[in-house]
Amino acid sequence: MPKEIPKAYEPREIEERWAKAWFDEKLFRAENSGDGSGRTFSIALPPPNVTGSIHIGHMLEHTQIDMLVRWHRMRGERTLWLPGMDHAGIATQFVVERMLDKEGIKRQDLGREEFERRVWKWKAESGGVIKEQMIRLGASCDWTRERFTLEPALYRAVLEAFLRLYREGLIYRGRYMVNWCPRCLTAISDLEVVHNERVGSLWYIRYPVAGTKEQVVVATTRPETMLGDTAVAVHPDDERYQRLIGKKVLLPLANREIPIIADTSVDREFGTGAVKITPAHDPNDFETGKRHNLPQIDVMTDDGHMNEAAGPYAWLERFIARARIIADLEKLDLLEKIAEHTHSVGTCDRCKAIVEPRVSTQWFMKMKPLAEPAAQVVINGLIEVVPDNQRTILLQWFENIRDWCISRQLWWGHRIPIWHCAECKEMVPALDSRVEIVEGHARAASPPTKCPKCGNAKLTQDKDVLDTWFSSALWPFSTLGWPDDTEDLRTYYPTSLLISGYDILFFWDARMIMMGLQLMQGAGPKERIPFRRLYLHSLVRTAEGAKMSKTNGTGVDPLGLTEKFGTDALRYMLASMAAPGTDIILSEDRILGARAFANKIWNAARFLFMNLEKAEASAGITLEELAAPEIRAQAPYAIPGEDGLIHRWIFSRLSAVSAEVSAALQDFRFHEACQTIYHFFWGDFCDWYIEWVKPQLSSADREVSVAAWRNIFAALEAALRLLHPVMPFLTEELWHRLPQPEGARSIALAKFPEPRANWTDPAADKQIATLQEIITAARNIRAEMKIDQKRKVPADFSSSDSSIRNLAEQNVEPLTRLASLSVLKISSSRLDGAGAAVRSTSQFDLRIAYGEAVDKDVELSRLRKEIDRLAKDVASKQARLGDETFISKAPAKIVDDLRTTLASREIEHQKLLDRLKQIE
RNA sequence: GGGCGACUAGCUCAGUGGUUAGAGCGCUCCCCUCACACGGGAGAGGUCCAAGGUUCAAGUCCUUGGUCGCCCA
Repeated sequence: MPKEIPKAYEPREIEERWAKAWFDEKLFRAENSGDGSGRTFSIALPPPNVTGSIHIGHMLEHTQIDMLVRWHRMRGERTLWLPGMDHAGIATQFVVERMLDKEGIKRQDLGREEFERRVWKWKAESGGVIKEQMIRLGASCDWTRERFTLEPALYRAVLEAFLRLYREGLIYRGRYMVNWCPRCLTAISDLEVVHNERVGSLWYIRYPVAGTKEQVVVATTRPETMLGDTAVAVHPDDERYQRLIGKKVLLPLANREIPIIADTSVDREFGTGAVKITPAHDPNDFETGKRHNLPQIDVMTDDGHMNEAAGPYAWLERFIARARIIADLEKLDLLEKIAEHTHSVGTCDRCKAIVEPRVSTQWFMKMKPLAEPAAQVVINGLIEVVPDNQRTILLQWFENIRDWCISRQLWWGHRIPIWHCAECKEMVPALDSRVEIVEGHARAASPPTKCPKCGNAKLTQDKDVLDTWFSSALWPFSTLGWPDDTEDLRTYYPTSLLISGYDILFFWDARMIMMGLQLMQGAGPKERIPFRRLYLHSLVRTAEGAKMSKTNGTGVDPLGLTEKFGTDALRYMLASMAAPGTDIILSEDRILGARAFANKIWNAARFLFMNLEKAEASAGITLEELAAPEIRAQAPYAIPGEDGLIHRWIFSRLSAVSAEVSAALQDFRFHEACQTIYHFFWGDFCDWYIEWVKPQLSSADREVSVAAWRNIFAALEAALRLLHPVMPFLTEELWHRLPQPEGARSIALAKFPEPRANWTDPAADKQIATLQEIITAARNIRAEMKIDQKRKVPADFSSSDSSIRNLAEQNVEPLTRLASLSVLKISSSRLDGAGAAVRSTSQFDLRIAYGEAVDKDVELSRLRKEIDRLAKDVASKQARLGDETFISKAPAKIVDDLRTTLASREIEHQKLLDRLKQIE
């Protein structure tokens, strides 16, 4: 490190430089095994859509994925993270239409082809942004394998999937109830409808019974649909209405006669118990209509206006028509009452327009036959779902699944490969799934030439496109080359893991499982599943706890935060909050803490490099000699003339921490991995280890300093590797400032630290813990007695245990230095506490007496509090040990441990009581 | 209506039936000690939502209730 190392870590330049280098060098390109040998780890990026830019939720997701990907890669596995984007049909079309709006252009003015050209143009700009951002944020994907759902190869996969499912009868076309968005002018699936509770009205309308003076009152939340009513239904057992069943009512305003029918699906408690039946505009009524052969009268247009079937209300916007109808009914005295009514209103997930349930001719996919095997692989554990409660939710969805409306009346997407015969209306599929490139974009290359039924050659392709999630569902294998039997597919499929937000569990994860099982080749479900593990991560919420959304302007731009705090800090913050199953509330304080951590790492390294310069100048010690890879490999080094306790300890810690971090990552406990690393680096490495060995580093004895330096560099380098998955930039930068093997390109390709038997040293762990207690006790006295920081004071140390006395004896130098003592006198005799401050543990007593009296009141209150606490503790432990059921039933280890603890508590308690007597 | 989750320190959250329930931030006191004030040192702060139950042992398991949130219908 050069002399002008900044005092505070300045991440920007370093991050930009490494992000570019990693990308340019194709550092994360995954090679094929060819023969399938070696361990592989593969993961498909949940494709961000091309409409926008990366938001903080993506960053959380990518941080977690990247941590695991880097960790697996560092463990020597053949690792692939395959990135890409989906075309986000409805969202992208929505965005481009909005842009056209500003120019006063409608897509219909441009025509389908020109509109598509505009969208491609927009995609080129926007898609590029996301890629740049991902690179900048350090995502270690294999960009050489980047995919896009509308590119020719993936188009072909979509055609192949569609044609197969169509031939197998799993895809069908028909006129059914769908959710219609009158703003987007397309059908949407059940999942794309967002239900919200709203306070609305329930209108009670009188329907005169034909040929009588009677009236039937029906209640409705959507009065405008009454123009499409084709019946009134009551429950067959409802005594109020039994005599009316079979009669007719005169539908007001429309002046049509419609029957009163009996149907058991009617809820007698709702409204008056008589309900209007509108088969073309309500899912339940649609079913009722089928049962009773009722006509379906569609009274609306695509864009939410009334149509000619609405008679005098034709061409009015639906809510204006509603108001008009209410007013007219009132005039006719047919409005009985209006009640306040809370009900669920469906809105379009994308544009928020109120969705209109409506009969429409669409394409559907049968779900039951696909859901059953999908549920099976989750039940039998072939796919492991984490957290476990999401598994239940997923299974329930499979259980209650309904057919999926897969057609969209959009211009942006995969056009359905079916042709309609102008003559006989026969549907003719494309001959095969080949695609051809026209004007740079893919389309089906094998249209049928004539109708197989009537021989007519006038065939036109279906105008609809497929739901984007149809192609997304193929993502884990379409991106690897399916339907061809590719080397990529053989090497990386099934993928190892899928990480996604729980908000797209049904949209994407569930459908991938179904499509993988249905379409992939392979002996059994084990070979066909798209991923072996599924981890659902939490969502990032605003400081107020609300779900972030771009439309509400509550989305947070991670690039902005990155500029401010550094990518590594942001990554660390997100990962440290990412406990499975808990949403993350964004807080600037947490990011500040993470930035401080990055700064701490930077400064620890800075300290070492700066001091090394001094050592180079005075003793001619070189970095190469201290930190070359082959030198590091042999750590820890013994320190001449002492036992090297602190060095043995830091490597023992390293070993333990390596195991803990790996175990945490294996189970998606990102927060624990972070906390473990944080505590190790800041606490163990900086606060204790560096402070402890400072004198050795500048020792006049060259052998001592060289050994100490070698250890500290070896420990630092291992710590960097440990930190790398979560803080890739900072660790890469520092790692390259240490000597590395010839041709070593990146810490990302170095080995992740593993626990080592020859590093594990329980004795050192225990001894350092004791020494830390001594130092802390001394510091505590100093603080309590308000001893000036710079003043060194004498202390007496006493222990009845000779091994403890020896330990203190051998470590007098660090003890006195770290506790600012002038001298430490060690003995086995009891210490007289009069006029001094004393701290005791069961193992030792420490006394500081330097002439000034302790504040008696402060000391007394501290003692009494402590004694009180210990007395309670001792009493409860004695009680438990006196309980024979406990002794006989509890495991021996628990009992033994309790005895040991009680013994030392009793000693502490007694010592404090003695001390209290002395003072009083 | 069905399901899921949360409730633990001032705040945001960890916590695998078993010593004295932890972290970060905030707070109090002392220190600009030659890596770091994005720092060092020492502290204070919790009847773990409530009530029952299971158990030798419950923040942790079970039941009921409360408050809040989410998903599905």
